Amino acid sequence: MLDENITAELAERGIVTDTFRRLAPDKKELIYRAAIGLFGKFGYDGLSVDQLCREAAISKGSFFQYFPSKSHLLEFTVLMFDDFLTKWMAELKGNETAVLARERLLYLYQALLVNSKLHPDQERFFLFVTRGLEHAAVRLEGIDLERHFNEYIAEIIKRGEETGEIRGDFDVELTAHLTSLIIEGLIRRRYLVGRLPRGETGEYLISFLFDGIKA
Amino acid sequence: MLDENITAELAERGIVTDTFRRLAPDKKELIYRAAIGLFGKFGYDGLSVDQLCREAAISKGSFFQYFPSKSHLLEFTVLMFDDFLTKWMAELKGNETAVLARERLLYLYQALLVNSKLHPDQERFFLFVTRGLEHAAVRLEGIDLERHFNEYIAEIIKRGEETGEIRGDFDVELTAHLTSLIIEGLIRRRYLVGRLPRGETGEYLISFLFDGIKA
DNA sequence: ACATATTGTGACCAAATGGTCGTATCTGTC
DNA sequence: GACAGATACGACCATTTGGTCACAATATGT
Repeated sequence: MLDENITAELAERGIVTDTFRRLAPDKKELIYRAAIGLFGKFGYDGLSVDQLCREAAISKGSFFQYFPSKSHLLEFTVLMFDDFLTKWMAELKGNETAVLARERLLYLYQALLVNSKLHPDQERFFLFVTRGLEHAAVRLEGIDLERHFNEYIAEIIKRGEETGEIRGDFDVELTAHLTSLIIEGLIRRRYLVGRLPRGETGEYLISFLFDGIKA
Repeated sequence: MLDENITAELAERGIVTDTFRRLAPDKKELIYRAAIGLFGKFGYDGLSVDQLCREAAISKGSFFQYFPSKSHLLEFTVLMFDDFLTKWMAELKGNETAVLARERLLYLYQALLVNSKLHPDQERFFLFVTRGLEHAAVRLEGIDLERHFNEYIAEIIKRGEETGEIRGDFDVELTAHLTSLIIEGLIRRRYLVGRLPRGETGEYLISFLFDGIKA
């Protein structure tokens, strides 16, 4: 999961130090996992560096030899996760066999929510970055984790329009945005309530999206 | 806006002190407004009591004569806002003239997003409570600001089903939930981007919801 | 085996935090 | 205007915070 090339690039950009880059991969992985779990659970201000160090089994002195500051740890974690999402989406696209827009949406839904590769910690971290971070003391510019889903969905909608499956009088971007909102809402619902609505495979949701609620 | 009866009830429940209850209404209002604005902007952990006191023009000593703790201030603010939403929804229902589900949804959309009574600070506070609070150090049990919208929408959907305007094979609760998600997403979008998509009156959204995206 | 460079460590620091408390000021009553 | 009770105040406190630093441990090269 943890790619050495990325660590090198992040060191280049000053988000992590060179010392961190040289660190053993499993140690880096441990820190990354601890950060994902703890940021998601406690938020940015709610997580102290001491707590992170305890969880990742490193000393505070070491921490600041790896990261210039606490906010750099967050940036590191978000960028790593962003990269993970990029690869995941690419993999999904690669494995896609459906052709029709309706089936493609269903496939995506199932891949994201039914057979999801995401660990609960990752889901919670995703929600934290996309929503909770808005009300935290730190700001991360130019990062949009939702774009992975938005772009995928927008592509499906657009192609569906071209092939005549989907009405052409709709605003593609907004439609994709609204669809993403729904999927994100379902992620939250599963993480909060512990289960998907009606526990099924997505037929219902796609029905809602695709056929509308009109009689 | 600020109702004396509520202050009395909150004092009864120990959320604010008796001293606060006796305070001049405009002073209470000032504290409430400062809290709405600052919690929304900085989150729970990001806002210090000192900062709140500065904004509300009271001393720290006074603050702790009004509220048992910082978390009680949050609870006070949320409950006041909750009450505001209750009254607003009741007012909307009272003024409603539309009968058909489609028109009722459009009316609600316009009331919430086009002619909204909500101050930007209130919108941001709403988003903070419904999303950002999940990742803060403090927890508020049993409070669900979204229920106001959910219940209204659920009622529209349900009645629409009964009159045959809306397909009967849908899960009312989930449909209402998804509809709420979209509306909440639009609130966020307006507050972040500063405008509604396509800047129109909601016809497009209702179209999306009501007619579906199928060709 | 030694010298040197790199990495690990936790006591320590200044600043900020939520919360307290003794005192000053106000308000109403006589 | 004197008294008493309530209210306002900000210096103060213990704790926690992000971050530093001097030193210990370990790796590395020869």
